[in-house]
Amino acid sequence: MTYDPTAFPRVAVTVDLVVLTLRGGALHVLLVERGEEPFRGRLALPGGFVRPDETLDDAAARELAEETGLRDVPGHLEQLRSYGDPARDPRMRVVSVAYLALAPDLPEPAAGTDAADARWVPVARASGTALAFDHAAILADGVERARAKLEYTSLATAFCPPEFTVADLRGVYEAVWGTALDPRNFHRKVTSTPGLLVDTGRTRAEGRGRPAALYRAGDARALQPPFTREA
Amino acid sequence: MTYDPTAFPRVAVTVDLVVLTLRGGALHVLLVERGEEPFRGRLALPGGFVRPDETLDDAAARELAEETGLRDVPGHLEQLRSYGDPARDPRMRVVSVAYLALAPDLPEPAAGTDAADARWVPVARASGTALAFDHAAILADGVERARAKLEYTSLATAFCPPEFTVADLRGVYEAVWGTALDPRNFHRKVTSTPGLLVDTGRTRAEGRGRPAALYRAGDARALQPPFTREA
DNA sequence: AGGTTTATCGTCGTAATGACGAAAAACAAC
DNA sequence: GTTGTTTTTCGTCATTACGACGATAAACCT
Repeated sequence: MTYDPTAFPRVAVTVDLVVLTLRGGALHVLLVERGEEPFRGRLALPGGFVRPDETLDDAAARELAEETGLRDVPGHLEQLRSYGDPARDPRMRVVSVAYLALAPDLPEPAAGTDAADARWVPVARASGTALAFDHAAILADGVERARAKLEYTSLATAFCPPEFTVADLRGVYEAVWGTALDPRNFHRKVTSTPGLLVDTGRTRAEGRGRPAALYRAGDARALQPPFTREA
Repeated sequence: MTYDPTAFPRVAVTVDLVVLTLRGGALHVLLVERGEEPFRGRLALPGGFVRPDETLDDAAARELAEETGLRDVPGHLEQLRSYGDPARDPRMRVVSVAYLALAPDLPEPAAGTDAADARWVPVARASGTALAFDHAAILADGVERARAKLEYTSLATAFCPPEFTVADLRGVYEAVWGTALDPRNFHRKVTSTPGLLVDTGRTRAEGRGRPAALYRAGDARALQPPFTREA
């Protein structure tokens, strides 16, 4: 424990982002195509170096804004975990602090911006693809974190626009978990959880069927008791 | 995303350990007294620099062995989260990857070893003390992680010796959560969870009262359904 | 007007829980 | 030894939450 930090070998620290969203009922992740070696042409998680005077959270938020091309990205951002295998980057020792972001359906990153090389890829396809570095493992950890957190938190609302229906929320669970849920039991569960949903009083007609009530996300952050994803 | 890692400002990466154990029915944390500036004389979490050729997990395991003075530390070790505020270490930019360790009652670190300055401190007392750096926040996060994980995993067995009684296990929950649990309902819950406990067939007399059956930890890692800590 | 689709409300049996009674198996005291 | 005390372990009971469905409501389509 007797050490001088300035005398020790230093490493580069990056943030990598697992940005998840729902597009057309399927879970998607934001990936970029690498333009240089190593892993040129391979898909990778967006990310970048932590600047000298910013916190890890700030670095993650900055990268998220840069890669999506949006100034303020709605949804949720939290630290996932860190990855520091000495061989994970062939150039040098790089420790990456991964973040998990959940966002409502965002527009395709516009060409001509910093995010021009970023695109949404279905998680089902990305998981079968060889990603750069150890990003496949990071992606898997991020998806698993999202799945687990839906069980006991109100995080599913982070995938939804400001106003949404119970069916929208159910679609989040079905897409992230990959299972079908009973609409009646789901409706009972979410509407009976105090503080989870706030009724706006208005309804939305989706085309066919009875119009659904529109809700806003409430204050509740924890689901008590939790959902269970194995029936 | 266009970057050369060797051109970017580098930072030092450390691992810090939140080592929790039960001593005399109370939750304790392993702390060291700092011998140099900054924070000389202040209590701190044990930790140290990540060496060039070891993984983060390896660094944490190495530090754990060094600070406890034990070659193979029983229990559980997992990554907690990373802390990287630019001002958290006044000397330079240091990103710390914190780990959480749960161990059965370990001996007091022996004098004359590398771990001579380490000691067990009750968490209740340590939480009220000013620790070095941002270690108070890391400790709080570690304790909260332990509390949460007792709810839905079999992690409580990591605090127990290889063979233990139901009362021992209940003592873990009561110490970590700080609440009293009904012995009868607790007994029903843990013995009815498949794979959690393996009956050794033997019993242990603790002095007074009926001898308790001795169990070993089973294969089950998840508690389904989970415990709830608010009655 | 009738059929289809989706949202919402109810019902029913089962599993899990909290509160608590009671028996079992040891030791301490007299 | 007998009685009390302590701790473990087994049971009971009411309440709650949940899964599987049936039924109704409110829109659109033809």
